Amino acid sequence: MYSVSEIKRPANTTQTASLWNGLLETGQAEMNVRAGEPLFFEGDEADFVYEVLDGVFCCYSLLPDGRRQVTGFVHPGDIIGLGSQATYHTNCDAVCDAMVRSIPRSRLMRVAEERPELGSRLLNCATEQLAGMQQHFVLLGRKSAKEKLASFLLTLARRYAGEDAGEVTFVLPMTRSDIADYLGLTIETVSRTFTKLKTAGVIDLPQSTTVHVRDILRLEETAEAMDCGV
Amino acid sequence: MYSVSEIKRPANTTQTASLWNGLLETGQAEMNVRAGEPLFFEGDEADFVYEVLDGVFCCYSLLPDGRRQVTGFVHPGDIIGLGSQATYHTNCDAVCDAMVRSIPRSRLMRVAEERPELGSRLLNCATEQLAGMQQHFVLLGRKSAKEKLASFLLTLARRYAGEDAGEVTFVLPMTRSDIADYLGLTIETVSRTFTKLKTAGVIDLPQSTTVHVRDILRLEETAEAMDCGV
DNA sequence: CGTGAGGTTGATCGCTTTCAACGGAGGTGG
DNA sequence: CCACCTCCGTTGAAAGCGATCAACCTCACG
Repeated sequence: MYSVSEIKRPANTTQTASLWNGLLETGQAEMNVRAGEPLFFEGDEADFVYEVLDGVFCCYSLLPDGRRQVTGFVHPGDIIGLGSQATYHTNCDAVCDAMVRSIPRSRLMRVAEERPELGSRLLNCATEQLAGMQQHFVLLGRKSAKEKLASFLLTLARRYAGEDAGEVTFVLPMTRSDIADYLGLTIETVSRTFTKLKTAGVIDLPQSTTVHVRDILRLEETAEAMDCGV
Repeated sequence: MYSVSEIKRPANTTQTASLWNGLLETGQAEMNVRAGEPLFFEGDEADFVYEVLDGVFCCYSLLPDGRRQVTGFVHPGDIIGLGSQATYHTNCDAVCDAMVRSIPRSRLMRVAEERPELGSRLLNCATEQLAGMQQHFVLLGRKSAKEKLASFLLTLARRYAGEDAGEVTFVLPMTRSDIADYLGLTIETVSRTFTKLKTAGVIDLPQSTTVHVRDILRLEETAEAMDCGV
């Protein structure tokens, strides 16, 4: 029904230029992280900045009673751990087998002092993250469960398949629990909402981890004005 | 009961060093903004970066049906509009009479190219904002109404009075509506929750805009582990 | 074939929202 | 000076959405 070759996977994403491409010749190291394993913990010394080469990571905070909020998923080409603080301010796990390129923060900052171009790229990267987080505030604070999940799937669909495809099929690398904690819901509500979107004919779920968007326009309508400023 | 001189107001906050202190001799301009008036709108050309000198601003996004999410309050000493995008990604209003110092973005970026020190301060400013937003994700996604309001009041209490005061009194510059849209609640729930905190003896409300924290430890307990990483 | 983790579905509960009425503060004009 | 109006905040009653508790299913793995 859906040939494997059509199914988009985050791991397939081939990124173009690295953030520090051409500016750092040495000091980088590549590193594999297995599914479910941590890259770092909240409060750890923030000695490294990472660029995701393959796989997906999940950044989250915990409350003492165990409640968890996923603050973001980090995909190939994205940067993790950018920050001037001495320690990381979230935990970070790989949600599937992954690979990162690491660079010592001290070296990155030293080079940024010499090469203003790098500094400006870093600032750009940080403010892009800020802009993305604004939208997530709206989602968490003001959207219904259905709108939340539709918004989330829409973001993934666009990332994996570009804006304009009418139909897309992709694999969810993260679990229902990760999605729930990202959207501020429970796993039961996420599951029920998946079923509702399926029943409504907006998506198909050939497997629980495979999403087929049947009608991206209806998904956009359901997500309620993701990008509409006014 | 509470002498006026003890009541902290955000306007009183005297900030020390400006972000670009000593690095920009010209190009700055000061500007007054009246309560309720906009500083800029989402989508506007982001020609200026502002430093708040006095008063409080409120940044927010709107959904097309009118739902609003306040993404942050901006206090004296804070920076608004930092970003490399061509346009602002939120609306921004003054919640009370305010004053800002503006600087053309182009000039700021040009100087940053020459003075890496400024670039690093800008990056620092951006990543501090990122870190603060992480905590707000936890609040929006995982906290109850009581925990949300307690967390919010605690943040204000600390800002206005330092960490360790047992009792603090301060004026809320923003309306219940602003608070509700910041915490992802309705004004009714915010109002009811204020009453609950008052009934529980955690705070007093001599006036609706004046908060007296009677027991900051109990406020911290109610806020549930604001800063507890694990 | 047993086991355990992840996912789905059902029934019920409860917190927050919604709808509605009321009260107080500030501003305006007769 | 006071009646009137509007905005903001509070409170009550009822409804609804998502959470909670619980059972069951599916699939990978040993």
